[in-house]
Amino acid sequence: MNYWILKTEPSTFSFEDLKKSKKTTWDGVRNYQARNNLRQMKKGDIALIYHSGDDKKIVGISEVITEAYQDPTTKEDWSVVDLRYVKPLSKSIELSDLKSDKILREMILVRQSRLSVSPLTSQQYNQILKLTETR
DNA sequence: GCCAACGTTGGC
DNA sequence: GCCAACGTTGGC
Repeated sequence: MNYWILKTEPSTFSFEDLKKSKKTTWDGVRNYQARNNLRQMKKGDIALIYHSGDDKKIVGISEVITEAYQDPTTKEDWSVVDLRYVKPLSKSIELSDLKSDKILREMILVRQSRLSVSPLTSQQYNQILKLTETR
């Protein structure tokens, strides 16, 4: 089982939108490093959702329900995966909280803020659940 | 609103 | 193959 974090601008697509639709296709990724990460995802992996912009916080949990496949919105060589809504974090955790935590400030999300799809270690994932009192 | 960081493009 | 110019993203 692998853990990932997906960044989204909530005015474009938010975790609440995922809650309403239950499932979504994570399309529009146009960065090679992000694409490579998408392609390493397996069915059953966990993907946390981070809101950039005004929110700047991790808000919820989703599950990867497909392997990567061709992005249907383009003929170029880009990939997508499908996700299903799982649940929100019991309380969200802000970027400033990530930066002040010894374990979480090592997250790629924190170090490389422009990368929209990045891996998370199981230690980082467990720390997030712990700090947000999510179980 | 500004700027740093990063990625892409195109001229040489 | 290098690098300047430019565009985009996202935090502050």
